[in-house]
Amino acid sequence: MRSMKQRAMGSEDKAARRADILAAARALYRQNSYQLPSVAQIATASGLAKGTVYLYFRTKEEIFVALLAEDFTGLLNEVERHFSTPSSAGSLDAFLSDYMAYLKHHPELLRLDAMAYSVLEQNLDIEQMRAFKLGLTQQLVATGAIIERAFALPEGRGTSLLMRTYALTRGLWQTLDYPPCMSELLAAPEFAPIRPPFLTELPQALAEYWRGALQAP
Amino acid sequence: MRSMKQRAMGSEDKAARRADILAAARALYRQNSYQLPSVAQIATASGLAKGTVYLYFRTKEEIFVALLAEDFTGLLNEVERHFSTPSSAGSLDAFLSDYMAYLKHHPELLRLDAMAYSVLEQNLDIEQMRAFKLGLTQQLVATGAIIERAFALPEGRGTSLLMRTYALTRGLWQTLDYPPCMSELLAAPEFAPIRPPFLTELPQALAEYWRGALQAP
Amino acid sequence: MRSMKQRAMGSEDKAARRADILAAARALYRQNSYQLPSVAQIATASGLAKGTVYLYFRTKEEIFVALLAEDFTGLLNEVERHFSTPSSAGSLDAFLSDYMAYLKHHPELLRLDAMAYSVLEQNLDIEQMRAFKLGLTQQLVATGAIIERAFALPEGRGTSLLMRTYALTRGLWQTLDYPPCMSELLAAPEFAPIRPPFLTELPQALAEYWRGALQAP
Amino acid sequence: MRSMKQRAMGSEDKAARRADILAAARALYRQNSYQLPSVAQIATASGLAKGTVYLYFRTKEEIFVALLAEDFTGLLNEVERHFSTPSSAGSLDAFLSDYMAYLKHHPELLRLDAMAYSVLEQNLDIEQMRAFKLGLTQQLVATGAIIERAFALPEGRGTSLLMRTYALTRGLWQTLDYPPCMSELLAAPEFAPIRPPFLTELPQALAEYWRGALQAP
DNA sequence: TATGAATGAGTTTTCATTCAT
DNA sequence: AATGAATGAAAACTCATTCAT
Repeated sequence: MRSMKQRAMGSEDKAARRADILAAARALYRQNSYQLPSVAQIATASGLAKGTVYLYFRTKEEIFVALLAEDFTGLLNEVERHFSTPSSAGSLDAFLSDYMAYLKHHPELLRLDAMAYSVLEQNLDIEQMRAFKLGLTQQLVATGAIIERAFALPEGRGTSLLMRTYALTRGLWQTLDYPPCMSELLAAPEFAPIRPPFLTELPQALAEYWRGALQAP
Repeated sequence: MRSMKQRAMGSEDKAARRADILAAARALYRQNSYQLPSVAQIATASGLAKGTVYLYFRTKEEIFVALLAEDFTGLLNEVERHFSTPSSAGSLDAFLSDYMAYLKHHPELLRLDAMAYSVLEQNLDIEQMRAFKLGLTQQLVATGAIIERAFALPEGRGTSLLMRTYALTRGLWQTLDYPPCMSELLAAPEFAPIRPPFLTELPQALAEYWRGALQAP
Repeated sequence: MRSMKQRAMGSEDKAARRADILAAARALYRQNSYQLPSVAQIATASGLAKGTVYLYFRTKEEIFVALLAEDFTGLLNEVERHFSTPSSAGSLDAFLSDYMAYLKHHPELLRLDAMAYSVLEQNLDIEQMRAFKLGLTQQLVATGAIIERAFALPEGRGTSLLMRTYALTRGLWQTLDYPPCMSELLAAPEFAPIRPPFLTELPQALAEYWRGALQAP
Repeated sequence: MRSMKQRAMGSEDKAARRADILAAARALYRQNSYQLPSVAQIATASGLAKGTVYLYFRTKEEIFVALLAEDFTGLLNEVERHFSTPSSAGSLDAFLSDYMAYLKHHPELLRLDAMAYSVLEQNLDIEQMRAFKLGLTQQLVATGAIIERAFALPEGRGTSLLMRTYALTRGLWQTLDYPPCMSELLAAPEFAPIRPPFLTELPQALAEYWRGALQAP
């Protein structure tokens, strides 16, 4: 019997352990974003046994959905923070700059997100799914409301802008991100049109979208 | 040794057989878009033996990438056809209408596309990948050129518009499409903000994007 | 989920379970020595699930190499025991008698050995291979040293004699062993020259070899 | 329809085509002696279609057994030639030298032979097997007779010497031959005892054997 | 005779999850 | 709570062989 990790009795301990698992999963996923790490790997990296992981998450997918939720929350917080600061609120450029910075510092967000639709959501319990979607929706609405205030938009419009902004983000990412093994291949000149760097392309596309969206119809 | 299907000797016969396999794969995928059907299923549905499928496609993934390519080609052809008709060329609404119609009639395109990034491309031979991407790029550029002509845009701008249009399409789809089992769940009023139907939402979003994009910067 | 076999928690239990698997594999192989049994068969015969077998052996080949190692070790122990007994040490006939007895009671040794070169070693991890070869070499050298003492031979000569003895053994086996289905066929008189029974032929051949080897060059 | 190779109508043509197939198989096997080439490879290398190969050989194994038979015949011819030359007949060293030279120039003989027991003979039709064994036996007896004359041995003794000689050869080969990937591994000093080069080791072992065998019992 | 399209058997291994300890 | 041993489903792909043309 190997050293059993100290039991987490209090709810704080338990939250900490849960956070350990998430952190381990995140680190592992960052190393190789093209496949979800196995539960065994996550357990080892957390210094826990496989079974213990299942005391904190009902399924493997739940772990990664939690990660995704963290990142979404972070992104929406960023947006909220931006538009709550009166000075910067009105400037789209400043917003895009903040937005891009967040994405750049959370490289796994968009990869995980791409897996969410086709991998994560498949193996997710309906109740887990509901909880995830509900949290997301609520924050989306809240952040949307702040945008509405900043741009004097009708109710619901802010949420809609947010969703479309994120849709463009995720869509462009999936178009422009390639696994390392493709890099050299796509360096050939005939691929130039599908090669603009995501970090340059996205702000331009978003700027265009917002310009159109903020005009009177 | 069951009844052997008539041999495809000529190159036309072979093309037909290849098409049969693709059709079977498409039908199967349409039935359950949340997982790629197995090769055994595809073979059975085509009335062929498993091994025969591998005479026409080197890997299972190649089948689905071929399907995706078909649909992309169809979509771009649609766009091309639209903008090549002088009468309708200038109308964005008419374009969006055609575009949406195509998507509506090819429900598996966007699902497959969502799997492409996270599933298909992982298991795809680099050479198969290259062929797929190259074909796509070329058609993208060609169709882009037609858009450039229709709107009197500078070179490269048409391709860029197309890519961004498709990015928004794919991104919104992934945001708004739910598996059937989620439907009742999301019927609850608290989910209203993330529930607008894709077919309504997308044209609005695209109209906004194009309005912004076609303005002088 | 069928009845789960009692868990092997202690290291003794685990060793016992490992031994169970080996025993099952050996029994199965004895039944049909012309093909390695499948892991599924081994698992069933051990009363375990397939996955459990892989907790004890990393690959199927590792199982059979372990079997081979057991038998080699047994054979070399036999030799060692023989030559460590002062009374019998000098008698070649007595040695051959012991040696033959061991082979007779381990009928799968030479069959497995014949597969080792062409089947097992191909699919074996290089590290597993190294471990196997190293153990073998060490025992070979140790046993060789005992032979050197018994016959007053220079260093290294004992190991060499052993290897050549075994080479002749394996070579003759492969020449003289036939699958049962060949028996009647080879009963025809024209096959008499290649039909001497292995158990008669080998001691004669070994006696000749050792006679020549133990003479001054 | 690609250029169909000229039909082989006469029996000479057919023999030539058969020889082509064998040559192709041999060349392919020499390239990678650790696995039998596929029939498709052999067909391509012979400039024939897969089906055509089956007009000349009933099974894939038959091809390689034919190759083995060729090499055995060659080896026995070599022995025969040696002992039929009065001048060199009595010298064991000269014989060993010729014998080793043949092996050195037919590197696939011993590899194929090692596969014969565990791979080839399994999938061989009993009749094919009989033919192979019969031819071998007859030549073995014939060559044995020549040895008997050269050394004034009783009938049957020559064949026995030959079989034992070959047994030692094959056994040592399997002990001392390693796939290239093992080379560096076995370069470590602890493996020295199992590393003597086959071409040095075999003549010594054979010399010892023959010395013992030719003495009065 | 020659072709090559069609067949289909056959098996290892991974890994999420459970549950006895 | 923690552990880690046990479970078993799931599926792609190869390739020897056949036989219609």
